[in-house]
Amino acid sequence: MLNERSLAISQECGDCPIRHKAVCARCETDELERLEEIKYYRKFEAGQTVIWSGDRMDFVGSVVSGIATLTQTMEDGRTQMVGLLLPSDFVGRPGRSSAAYDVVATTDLVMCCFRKAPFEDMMTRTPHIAERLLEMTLDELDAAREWMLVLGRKTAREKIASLLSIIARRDASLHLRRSDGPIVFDLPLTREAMADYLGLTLETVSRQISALRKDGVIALEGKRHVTIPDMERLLEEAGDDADGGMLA
Amino acid sequence: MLNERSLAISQECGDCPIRHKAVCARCETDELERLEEIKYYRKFEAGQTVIWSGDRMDFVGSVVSGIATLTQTMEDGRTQMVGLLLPSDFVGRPGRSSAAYDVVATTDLVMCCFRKAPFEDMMTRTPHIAERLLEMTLDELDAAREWMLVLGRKTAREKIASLLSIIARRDASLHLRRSDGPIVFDLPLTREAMADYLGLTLETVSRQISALRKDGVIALEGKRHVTIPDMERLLEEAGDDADGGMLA
DNA sequence: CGGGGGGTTGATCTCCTTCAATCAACGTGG
DNA sequence: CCACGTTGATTGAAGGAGATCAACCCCCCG
Repeated sequence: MLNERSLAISQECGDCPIRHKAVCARCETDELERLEEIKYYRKFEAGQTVIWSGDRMDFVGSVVSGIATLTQTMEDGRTQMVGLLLPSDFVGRPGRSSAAYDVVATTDLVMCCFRKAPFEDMMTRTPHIAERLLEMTLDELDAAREWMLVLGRKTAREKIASLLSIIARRDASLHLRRSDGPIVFDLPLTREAMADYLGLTLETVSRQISALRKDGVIALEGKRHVTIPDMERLLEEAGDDADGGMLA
Repeated sequence: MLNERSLAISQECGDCPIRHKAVCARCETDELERLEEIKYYRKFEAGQTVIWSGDRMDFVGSVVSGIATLTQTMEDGRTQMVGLLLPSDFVGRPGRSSAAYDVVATTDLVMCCFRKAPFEDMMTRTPHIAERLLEMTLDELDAAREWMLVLGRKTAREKIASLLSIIARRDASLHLRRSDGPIVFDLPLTREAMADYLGLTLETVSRQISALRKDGVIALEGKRHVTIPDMERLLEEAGDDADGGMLA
């Protein structure tokens, strides 16, 4: 296991980049002060495992920066990614003592953690936290269900296009770009991780990405840097409504 | 659209079969009284659509009896079931005005409904409801993620075995049977509905069920009546941990 | 220079889909 | 009562999308 550097950083909640999107989004300043007392930061390096499925989990927390994956593994080694954790996403389940999934940092990762007991205690006394957590959980449930359609019914090409459009969309919302004009981003996942997300093999992922490139749906510089000249076109390839999908 | 008989039944919450599992599970008697004032029952016949994706949704509610499905459909007609609604399950999302999925009654169905505005209002003033809803939503999220593994990584045979074991397990918990001895139940879904749940074609479902029957993993009387002589065996076929799975 | 991680591409195989015929159960109207 | 259509299900034959096995490339790093 690699070296984990705790407490390498510390931050005022007021300056926090995920202040308005995480579980704490609705908290008033006094509530934030109490959270500030029990929070602590943890850093993980790319590739490091945050927690193993089945392990005792005595904390919950939010992704502050970086990307992590939630995966499930069968005894014979087949793995399926069941969630992609981006900044502001919440890790852990109040009321459960052991982790249900493997959590792995795919990039360098910073998390804002709370020990479980104090957090649960605070949740019962702070409706703003519970409200926000419910909202976030409902969003995740919607995302999981959208992904079930991808996994169950889409072709390999459509799966790739779906993944690219999800990444493109969240990237656009992060950088506040205009919606016309080409979209450019770096893939945060290896081909293998994409395969685990999409229920494919990495070879098929590679082939379909090449095919989309040949067909001009995307352009690549290097392996990871993607340009989407026409988002409409990509959405068509994904089999989605051209107008941008179901979650308005 | 078929005739929907509203108000055909009315019931005291105290006698309600889902009293201890639904959103209202944690409510005190006084809270229950207030819920009782705003609730109303709706009945649907087997095959009837409860709500269409995209439609305005001015109520939320719980399944009291019967079974409904949550499905997503692509423009070309491919459909994926994203949830199976059993008694006590919750339908609708507070804070959202239109339905995200098609909800269809697969058997005769009774729902306990609340108009959305009064319910949301009550939710903010009754932590017991919000707490329970969060817990139920987290459970659904776990179920959705478990299903992502099934859809993404399991073979057709494993998918069928997984579906059968899920139905068997919930049936066992409903009838409070001992866990040894054979398990017997009726399939609540057609072959086509199973296919939509599993991301398969109905022909493949039929073939794999026949194969499991030939191999003695299950026994069939008619098309729907299933006997599981050895649950351990079925779980092995599903590719699950023999000890009964991940959600302890 | 060797080695390893990440990625691409090719050849072959196989599991599942697709298309199609058939069947059993059921209801309906002549 | 029987012919007929319908709905749900089973089974067969053929084809294809993606998996599998394998070779090879590129780039970085020790």
